[in-house]
Amino acid sequence: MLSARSADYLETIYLLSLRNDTVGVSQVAAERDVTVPTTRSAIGRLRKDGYVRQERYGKILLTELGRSRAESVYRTHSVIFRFLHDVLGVDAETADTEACKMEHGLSERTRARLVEFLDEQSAPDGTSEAGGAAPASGQ
Amino acid sequence: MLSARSADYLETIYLLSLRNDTVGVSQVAAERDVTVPTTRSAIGRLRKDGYVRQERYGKILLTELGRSRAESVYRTHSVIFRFLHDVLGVDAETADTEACKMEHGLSERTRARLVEFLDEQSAPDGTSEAGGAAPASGQ
DNA sequence: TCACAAAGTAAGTCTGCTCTTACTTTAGCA
DNA sequence: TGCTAAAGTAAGAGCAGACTTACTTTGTGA
Repeated sequence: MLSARSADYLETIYLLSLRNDTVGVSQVAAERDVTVPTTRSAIGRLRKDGYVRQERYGKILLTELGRSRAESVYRTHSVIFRFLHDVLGVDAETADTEACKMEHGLSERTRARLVEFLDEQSAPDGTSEAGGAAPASGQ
Repeated sequence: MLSARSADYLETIYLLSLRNDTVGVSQVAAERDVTVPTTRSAIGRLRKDGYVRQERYGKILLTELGRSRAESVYRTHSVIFRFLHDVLGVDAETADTEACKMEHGLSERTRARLVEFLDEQSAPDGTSEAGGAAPASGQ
């Protein structure tokens, strides 16, 4: 199983891969504000579990499993962010930080309920939209 | 600083202390579904940081610091539970489990916002206050 | 083309949190 | 009063996730 920390690294790699063509160890380290060796061991665990691939001295690539897992984590992150920011009025930076800490505690089922709730809030008259990932903010 | 895990143990000790006059290591272990030695080392960390006191072969006692910290954690837990269960309609068991995982990610400030939100939800017409029916949250 | 900076790797340490196995103390009851 | 079961303690191991320090590889530009 993927630990919360490992999922954080995976999410970071995913977001970096959306705005860069390649992702390196030191990029991930910089983004997460940890050292390169720490990141390296995290990537080692992700590789062992089949979420990423990386050749010696090469770039980091998400596997299909890694990508879908990362998308799921990020989707949950986005939904919690929406709730904290749009509904509770928490400032964007705080909402992002707290969404990051909470995103691993929410099941897919509860996330779906939260999406429904948010859609009702923004369209109380019955018209709803499908909720999806909208990558934009860092984490 | 108190890790999320340590806070979980503290919360368990707090809740046990509400329904029993004394709290022992094995009670905590049973409640958290871990072994006694694991619990013992967790209590060792809490003791080192001044959250609990325990004499050799004695019962576990919360310090003032420990009690107030535990109350804060539990308050957050309860608020998240209320949202998941009462607003989203998540079943009680799932809501409790997920509140447990998310409770460490929410700041006191955001928790206060969530309390306000829930109070508005239960009294949407604005007539809530004055009568004094509002559950006065500590902070 | 080759020197050097940037990126990546290796080795070793520390803490937190989990376990098992084995020992000691406490407390209840026969 | 003494035995025994329950509770607590000790020692030792393993993994995750963080660090530092030191080494190797890659790639770029003078």
